[in-house]
Amino acid sequence: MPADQQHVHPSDHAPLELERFLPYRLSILSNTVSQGIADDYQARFDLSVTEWRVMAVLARFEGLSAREVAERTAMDKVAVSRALARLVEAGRVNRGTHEGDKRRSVLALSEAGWEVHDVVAPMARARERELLAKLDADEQAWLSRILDKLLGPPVPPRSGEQGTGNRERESAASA
Amino acid sequence: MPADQQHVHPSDHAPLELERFLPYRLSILSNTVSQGIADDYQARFDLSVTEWRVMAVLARFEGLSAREVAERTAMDKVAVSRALARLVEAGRVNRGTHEGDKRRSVLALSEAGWEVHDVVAPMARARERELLAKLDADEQAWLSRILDKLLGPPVPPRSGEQGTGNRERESAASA
DNA sequence: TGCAAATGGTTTCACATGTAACTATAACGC
DNA sequence: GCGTTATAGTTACATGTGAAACCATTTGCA
Repeated sequence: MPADQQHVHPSDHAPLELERFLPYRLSILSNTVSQGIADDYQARFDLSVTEWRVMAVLARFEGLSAREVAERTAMDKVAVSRALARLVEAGRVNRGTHEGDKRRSVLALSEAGWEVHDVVAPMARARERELLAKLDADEQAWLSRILDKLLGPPVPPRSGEQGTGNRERESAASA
Repeated sequence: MPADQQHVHPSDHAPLELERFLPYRLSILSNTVSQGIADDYQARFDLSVTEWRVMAVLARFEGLSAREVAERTAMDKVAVSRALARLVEAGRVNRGTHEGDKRRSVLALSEAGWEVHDVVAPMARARERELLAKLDADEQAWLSRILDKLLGPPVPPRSGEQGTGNRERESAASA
């Protein structure tokens, strides 16, 4: 490799090929897909993505506290708090207080909440099927397996790393 | 007819299993990965993700206009405009005016910009390798292929199908 | 008990981001 | 040429979002 320093030329600098860069591609894909689904229900139900996620977990697990919702949605507790405020306001979630611990809330979908859920959930699943339809059976299986692995252990810990901004990560996002 | 049965049970409603829902998993993965990389350089260089993306494309293609940068980064033009404002301000990008079309800007990394690039690009690549290290060779190949397919045609246009999201559905709650 | 620390949840502040409005230049039609 | 429309880019506004500060309650423990 001729390594001259006439750095007006990219070739000297090994620039990143964004469109082949895995994190970038994941980002594009994720945004495209999520936005596509959100478009289905946002305008129609005045429902944000975070609100929908909260509803989805409450559909499966009734009586969770806000913190537990945050864990299961991998969202931070502030986001959950705000989503819940809107959902309760809209009458889609009932919020009670835990007996024996007045700090905790006890959350569940309301009648109206279930109605929204029962429309949105099939829409979301349909979108997922649409996406998966681009893949054959083999690819679908591999994708699932690959995501399991990638999402699995957060970070293989290495010692001797100098992490200036090493913040702690949310606990128990994907278990 | 929703007689007031006590369908408090999720089983009646086919709730979404978020943690197996493809769009959700993609979102988590993408956010985790991107944030991980961003943590590497944000604090250190006071550089946002959008700014880095702009720099990355300018590293490969000198003399682009802002609009072209927007196209190549899949970001909207406002985001690019703001990123460029900061980058120019920070002396990392030189902005000229296109001769023959005074509306267009002509963009390129500056000396300082290249220096940043030459530190960040390897960091980003290292992170990508780290991520890929969780997969064996087969999986890596499949992943690449799968992403190509998923990212490829926005919507496979099928005759008789209305592709873009405007899927209608009767508002009656399903049972 | 009593008091410090921890925990659930909300509020505040600063900032990022998207949409729409806006400016300036260029292209088009006549 | 002159007016209309399109395009490049920026600005303004409204909204979303995370970090940290903040209350209320509970837990730990001496």
